[in-house]
Amino acid sequence: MDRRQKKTREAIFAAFTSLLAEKNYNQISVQEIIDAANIGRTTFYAHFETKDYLLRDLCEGLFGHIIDTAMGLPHGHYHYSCGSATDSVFLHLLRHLQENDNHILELLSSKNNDLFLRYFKGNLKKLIRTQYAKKGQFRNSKLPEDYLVNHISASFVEAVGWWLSRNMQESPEEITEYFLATIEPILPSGLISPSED
Amino acid sequence: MDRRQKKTREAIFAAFTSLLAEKNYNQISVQEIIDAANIGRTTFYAHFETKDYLLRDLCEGLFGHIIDTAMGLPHGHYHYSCGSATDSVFLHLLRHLQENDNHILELLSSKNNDLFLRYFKGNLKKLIRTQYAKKGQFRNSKLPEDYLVNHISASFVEAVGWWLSRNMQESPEEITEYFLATIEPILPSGLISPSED
DNA sequence: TCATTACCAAACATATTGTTCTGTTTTAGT
DNA sequence: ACTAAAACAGAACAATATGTTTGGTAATGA
Repeated sequence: MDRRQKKTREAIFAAFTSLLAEKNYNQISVQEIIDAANIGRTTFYAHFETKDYLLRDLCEGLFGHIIDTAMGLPHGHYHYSCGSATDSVFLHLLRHLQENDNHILELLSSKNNDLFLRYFKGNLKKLIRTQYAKKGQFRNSKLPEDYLVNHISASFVEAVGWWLSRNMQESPEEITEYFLATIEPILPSGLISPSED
Repeated sequence: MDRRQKKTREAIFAAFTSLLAEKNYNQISVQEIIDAANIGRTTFYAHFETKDYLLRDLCEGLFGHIIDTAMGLPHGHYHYSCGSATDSVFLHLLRHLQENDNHILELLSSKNNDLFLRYFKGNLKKLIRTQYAKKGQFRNSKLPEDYLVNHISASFVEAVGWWLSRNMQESPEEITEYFLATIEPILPSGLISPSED
């Protein structure tokens, strides 16, 4: 890809991100983004059709990357371990968040972070589905699989949101334990979930 | 209160609600609301300082009413019953939603209903807190009370969202069972919770 | 009845939006 | 290094949205 494209694209993302840190999404105008990114008016609209698409692309890139990284992990290593959460893929996700690559924490800690947590949840569903559904962990449940996937995804996102609202006082390990404590009991075969090695 | 005030106020709410049924909140302009409500420009701004306040007031009224109604129910009757969900306050809430007073379903089924589910969750927390926390049901839990309240509230809202996304095929009883199946196991004293009569 | 209050219409300056134009700079390929 | 293609900037544009002011009308409640 053209260097210029990447450069302005990242300039827009950076400007957008920094603006989101100080004001609501609704209250940010395209003009402000243009000014903050220091680009031409035409250039912005050449990259993003609308402000909503900008948001979508930003979130897709950020969360997509995190989730894909987690999904690419060796399945034997990061599994749904019983009791102790030391090997959970969720712990990995929290640590990844804590490292704050791509300034993702600025977004998740912004005024109306529900916007981003929603995208987070969307991407997370893919992970949950492949992580558990394919292993047949949902098979014994009385609950519909889709309901469970949604519930687990939402619960994790809520855990992250709760963590952020308290300025991440707790350690990733603690949050993982809290989260697992809420979903482990509802997975019939959840308490065992052996790794296949 | 002046009849005229109430009249225009409801006209604005009605216009806003019907607009939300067809397009996103962000894409609705104040001008459209004014036109749809058939009121003067000055009148709108006399009632609501901004579009966000309009949304807030609308949600506050709707969800506040529903939650307050549920909280005003006789505590002995609607309690956290074990297993069967026939007396659960949550079942009452779902039935209330199904009746579709105040066109609340139009809002919850609109394009970006996350907006409303968020308000719903906010009001729901009050209910959860008084319903369980005051009975000491959280006392034995390893989880922080605030975490639990948030988790339960979010889980119920997610259950409602899931229900709506499937066009409410299931009965309120089924949804209540699904929901209770996810949160009952994590409440230490949850399985008993006797009514105090 | 009468003072109050809500309403409306019009106009206003200002800001935002999305597009179109022209011209410049940078890039990638040869 | 040369060139064609591209991405960029800047300005201008109409259309629309915002929030406020003014002056006048009509409904309300006491």
